[in-house]
Amino acid sequence: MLELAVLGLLHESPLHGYELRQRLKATLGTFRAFSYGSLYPTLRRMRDAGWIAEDEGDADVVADAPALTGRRGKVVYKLTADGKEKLTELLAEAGPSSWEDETFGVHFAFFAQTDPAVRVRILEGRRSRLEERREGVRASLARTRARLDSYTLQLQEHGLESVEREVRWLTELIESERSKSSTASTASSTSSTSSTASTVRTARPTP
Amino acid sequence: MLELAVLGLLHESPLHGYELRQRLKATLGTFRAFSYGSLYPTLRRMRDAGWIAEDEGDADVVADAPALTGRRGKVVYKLTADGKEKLTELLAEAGPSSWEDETFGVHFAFFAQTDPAVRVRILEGRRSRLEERREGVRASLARTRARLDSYTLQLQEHGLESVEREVRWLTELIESERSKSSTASTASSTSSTSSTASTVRTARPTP
DNA sequence: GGGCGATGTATCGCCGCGATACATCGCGGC
DNA sequence: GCCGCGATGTATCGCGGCGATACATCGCCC
Repeated sequence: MLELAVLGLLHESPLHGYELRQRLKATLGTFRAFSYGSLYPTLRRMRDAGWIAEDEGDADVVADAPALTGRRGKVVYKLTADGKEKLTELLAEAGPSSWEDETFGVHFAFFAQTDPAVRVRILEGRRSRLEERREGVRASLARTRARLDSYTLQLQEHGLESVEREVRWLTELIESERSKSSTASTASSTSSTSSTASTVRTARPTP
Repeated sequence: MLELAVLGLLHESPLHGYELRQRLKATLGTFRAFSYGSLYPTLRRMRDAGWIAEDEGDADVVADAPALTGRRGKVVYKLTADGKEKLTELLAEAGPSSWEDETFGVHFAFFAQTDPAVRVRILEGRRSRLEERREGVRASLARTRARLDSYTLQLQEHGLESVEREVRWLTELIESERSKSSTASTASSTSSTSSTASTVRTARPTP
């Protein structure tokens, strides 16, 4: 979700649209692009929702050329109190949405601001989702292998290896997380965190 | 594009929506899902365009329960002559669209029906696109490495490795393609891995 | 004989994308 | 001395895919 990314970025410093997009590319890397066609409408939506506010910092520029038709000045956005709240809420979401393909990368990019227990749960959720997919592909492949032409087969196997690689990566990350929080290691099988005020809806939302 | 996938699948045998989706999953594997929310509207669109036709094969079922409100029978689709034409057209497309993330996998899945020369061009185009991306990420990473927290860094590096792995895979495929068509092939062996800039741009369809 | 999961068709609203348009600014070339 | 061009900057539009949802039938097992 773009909203989380914008919130996370603005939490560090106020930014305008263009800069926001550069940061987005730099932060998310290969995973998502987020074109302007998504950014600006989202910014508008978030402003209307009250999560961010426009910071008119360049009054001089406006005064500089007031008569120009539709002069569009640089618009700087910053987090509001509501936005900060929304950020913590989104950051704490460890549900199915946070371990989907499109969303996981964004969540992970802001792990530095995320509660350690939530981090582990997101990582584990993501991993088990990928493991499901892996098993599905393996089963399907075992069933239909003989009927597939060599290209389709190669595609499948390459995909399967990608998923396996991803699972390995996740496993490393989880172990690294665990060893970092080596203090008594509370059994995280049940919902335990309940970190901040906003209930956080930790456990599964009953799928 | 879903259209290509549907065309390619129907070229083998007539199918109805549900079955089509199963095949889609089996053929594309990890790469794309294509939900019903895409499938059915696309089927409609393609039928209206005249590429596919509905084949009412189950008249007995209709007779079986004709009075039921809005009885929805199984609708079998098959390729029309126009559809076959469109398929060959799409299969031959080796332009930028065919080496984009979302499209490449679909094209590749139907390589068995694709002209060998087109296969190589798609593979090379895909590779140079990924090489561009790789260089972009490397540059950005070199520039900002110090400012990134460990999670963002890990995300970037993992993404970078994924791209590198993908490039390696493509290179193997290209070599395999070349060796398959070992009949005095034109020596276009240059501009492979090192490629400072893409320069491929071969036979742009002038968009 | 009844429930449940697979089969089957269809729609809706949301979200992101690529293309496109338009405007300003700073820099280097000639 | 000025011109062009690429970077900076904001914004919109239509399209295509997704997840959720609804509704209906079929086959099988308990």
